[in-house]
Amino acid sequence: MNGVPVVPGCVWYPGYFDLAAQQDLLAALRQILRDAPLFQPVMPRTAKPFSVKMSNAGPLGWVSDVAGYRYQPLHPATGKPWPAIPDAALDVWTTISGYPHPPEACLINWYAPGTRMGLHQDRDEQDFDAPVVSISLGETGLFRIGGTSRGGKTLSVKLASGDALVFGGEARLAFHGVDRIIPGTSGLLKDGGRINLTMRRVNRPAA
DNA sequence: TAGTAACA
DNA sequence: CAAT
Repeated sequence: MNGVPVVPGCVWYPGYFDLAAQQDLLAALRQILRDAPLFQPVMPRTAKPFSVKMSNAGPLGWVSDVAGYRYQPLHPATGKPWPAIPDAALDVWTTISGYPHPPEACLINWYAPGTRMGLHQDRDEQDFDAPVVSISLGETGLFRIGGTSRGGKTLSVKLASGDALVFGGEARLAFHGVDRIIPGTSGLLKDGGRINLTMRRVNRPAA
């Protein structure tokens, strides 16, 4: 794969999926979202809503509500297990994660036009040896990644539809977020916006 | 601190 | 930053 280094531990794969593959993955996601509808996460304690809406696929899903951040096996509204992670996404994990066990969680983030995601760390997992793998669909997202503490320097990458990105190793706990969705950058989603998939290992593998 | 406001 |  033609990976582009972003910061140590973070590699960007522009154009990982061609248009036909993006459409196929999108079709699979639409089916998933019928079974596991988007929900609106809220911040712990303050109950301030995220602008991004979420769902999940895989054995575990990430949720946030007044009680806190956590992974759980059931959809918070339907009470049903999350649907399976699409094969095309699992293939990305196998290809670029360098990790010999499958992901347990695939968070589906829906960025409507104008929404964003503040800088944060992914630290709700038991296993920080596995990287985080991201897939972008739809309009370009201005992704920003920095170091392991809040004040540091950051770098921005424009993640376009079909791009994949991995961050692990010394970037596994890097602060990252999405500053803006750039309008008019993709026709994949009829009304614009962006879908991001992030796959993670949650628990340490048994053996 | 996965949120916003407000300030240069 | 305020509030858990």
